[in-house]
Amino acid sequence: MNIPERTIERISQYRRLLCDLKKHGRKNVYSHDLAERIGSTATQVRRDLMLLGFSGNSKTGYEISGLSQKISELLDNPGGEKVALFGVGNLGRALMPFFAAHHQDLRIVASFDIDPDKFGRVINGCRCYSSDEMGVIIPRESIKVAILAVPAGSAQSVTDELVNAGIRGILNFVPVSLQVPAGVVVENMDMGMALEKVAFMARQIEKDLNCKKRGRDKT
Amino acid sequence: MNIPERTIERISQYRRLLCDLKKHGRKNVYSHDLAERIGSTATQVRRDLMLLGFSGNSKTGYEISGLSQKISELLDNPGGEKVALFGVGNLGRALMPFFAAHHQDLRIVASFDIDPDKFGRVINGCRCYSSDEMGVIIPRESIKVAILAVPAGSAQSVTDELVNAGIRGILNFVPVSLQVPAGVVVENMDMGMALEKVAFMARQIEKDLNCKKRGRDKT
DNA sequence: CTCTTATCGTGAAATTATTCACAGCCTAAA
DNA sequence: TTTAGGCTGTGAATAATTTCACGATAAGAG
Repeated sequence: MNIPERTIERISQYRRLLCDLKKHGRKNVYSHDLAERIGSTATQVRRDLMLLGFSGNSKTGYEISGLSQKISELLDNPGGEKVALFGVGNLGRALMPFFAAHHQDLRIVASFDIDPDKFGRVINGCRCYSSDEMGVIIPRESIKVAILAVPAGSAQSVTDELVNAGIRGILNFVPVSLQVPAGVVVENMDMGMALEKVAFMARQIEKDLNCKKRGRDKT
Repeated sequence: MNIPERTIERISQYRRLLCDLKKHGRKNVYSHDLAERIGSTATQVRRDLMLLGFSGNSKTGYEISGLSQKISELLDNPGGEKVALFGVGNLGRALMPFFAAHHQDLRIVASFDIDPDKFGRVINGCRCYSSDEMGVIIPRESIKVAILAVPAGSAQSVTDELVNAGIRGILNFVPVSLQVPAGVVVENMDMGMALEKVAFMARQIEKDLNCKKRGRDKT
């Protein structure tokens, strides 16, 4: 049972949506309803849920709480997942309350920085350690997942230490392509790339519309 | 000449890499070199550059400054692209210096919030306005691209106003699926999804390795 | 009871993205 | 001059992903 990466992404989105719906008192949901809300198609939703191994029925669609639970069984670590944050700068400090608010399953339990002023301080409910201590603390707490938000210049060297310390998954906010050995996963949150892309695509669409319009005018 | 979205993303990454290489005094680069650095394949790089319409040669590979320029011609708006930031909270304030440092072509020229304490203040070199003013300022400055970093509850309503005001591309940091009319592009920076995914994949890989190991042991 | 309607589940087709395979080119060495 | 080696450009093959198309199911209307 191997679920493609794209499907994993959508499943995470489905769960968020399902939580919202649950809060609004909804008990059931149709594939086309989910699809519309995440900008996909009903077929796609049904196929994803098929891969997940969850069945609905033709009259009421999918049962929300059962589906949420099934998704949690797939995505969540039993007992929660500890996360370490590297780089307690502007971005790092902004991320802490964000994840605290939206994800109780993913807990940032330690942060690391090279600024001695921060050592020992508790920032956003999370103790900040010296980067030198990661080799001790990460194995001790058996932390497997890290968020990287350090300056570009030190991203690779921190990554190397981090992998040594036992980290297996990195959410990378630094606009640098990290080199990691096999067995370690990197997910890039490339904000610069995303902004360039969205600007490009907005221009592109505008251009296409103009072309079509002009095309119509001529005809 | 229609370039697929995936290729656009990689092209943006190539450019960043090329700038680094240029700073290090490199003049030329081979496809396999670029590929290694972004974790792709030489063939993929060559095909991307082919779509871009840039040629190298068999002895020296690709000429870095020429290629950078070609990429800029594709991705950049002549005269730069003005960007507006919505939501000057922790995240919003962290994003301003980030983009200022990494992207001179994409300039955040205005920010908006609903907190009256912030109106009129200049934060990170950027004036903060009341959200009520977006209908005036966005058309006046002909801003087409927006970064959305508001609380989840107001994301959709701000989006609606924003589209009304003439925004055509939105980089969305809010964990909510935005509904927009045709002709408007949304790019989701779904940090929660990304963290869930990286945690899942890290566990997955570990599991796979164990399976393989056990498989070997038995054989 | 039968018909209509709305939905799910899924094999198969279509589409999109990536990789293979190799011709062609250039340079340096023999 | 010839040969070998390393690289680019790209048609064709392959793989991944999405969409189509349709049978199955259930429930309400007539």
